[in-house]
Amino acid sequence: MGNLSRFVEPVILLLLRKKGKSYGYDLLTALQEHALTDAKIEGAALYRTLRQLERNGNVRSEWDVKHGGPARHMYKLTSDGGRHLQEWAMVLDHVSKSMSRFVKEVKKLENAR
Amino acid sequence: MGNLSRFVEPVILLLLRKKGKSYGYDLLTALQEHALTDAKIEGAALYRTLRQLERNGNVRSEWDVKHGGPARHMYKLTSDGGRHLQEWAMVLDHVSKSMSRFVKEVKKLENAR
DNA sequence: AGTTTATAGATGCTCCTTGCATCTACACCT
DNA sequence: AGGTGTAGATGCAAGGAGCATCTATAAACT
Repeated sequence: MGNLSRFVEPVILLLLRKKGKSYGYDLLTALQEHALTDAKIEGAALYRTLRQLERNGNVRSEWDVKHGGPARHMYKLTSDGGRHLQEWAMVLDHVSKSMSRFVKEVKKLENAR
Repeated sequence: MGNLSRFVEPVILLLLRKKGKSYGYDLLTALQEHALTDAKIEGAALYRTLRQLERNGNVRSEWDVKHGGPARHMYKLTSDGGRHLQEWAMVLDHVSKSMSRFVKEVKKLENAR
């Protein structure tokens, strides 16, 4: 099967909206469940996406050291990020419907075969 | 907005199933309408995808010179290609539903805001 | 006859993304 | 002291995508 886009970015935005704030290692496990495809999410992809989202002003981060273990890079949505999530929802709504039509058409052709 | 995958491959497979056979230049216009996203499809991407599909045994081609103008590379689905289309339909059905859930959740969070 | 336009397929080059491996570092347990 | 789990990050090679460009045929126009 071909390489589907994993849509990591919008799922991160959604998880941050739901959780309020979170960090990479925590998001990594949550991503696997909320992912739009069943492909595994690379750690590298996640950390890069987070930093890219921060460069673009969609999230803001600070270090959290108040706990055992290595420091956590805590991220939360900015207002720009919230708007970005809304845009993603519109795009994915459109794509979802297109895919649904695609599937219906394949089934129709299959039945008429 | 980020670069969405264009899902060129499954749409080509579907168009070939519907049309029986076709060629690149013809598919290029049909693709823009049947595309799963609103991003424009590159000619280069199309021709490369067609040749890749042939390398993988999903389509077969022959030259068609019985008409005015330059020769056309006529493609049609193989039985492997038909199965590949069914697989794509299953994958896209799953992705479509995941996206739909995503959109619902964003709307729910938006309303609760 | 020569030029332009539309059709048709293909590829070179460069940039960007991705996948995989690897690295550093902290804390806890044995 | 060494192993394990947590946490973040990057180097490098391979692959994908975008843009421009190239060849070629035929019809239409001048």
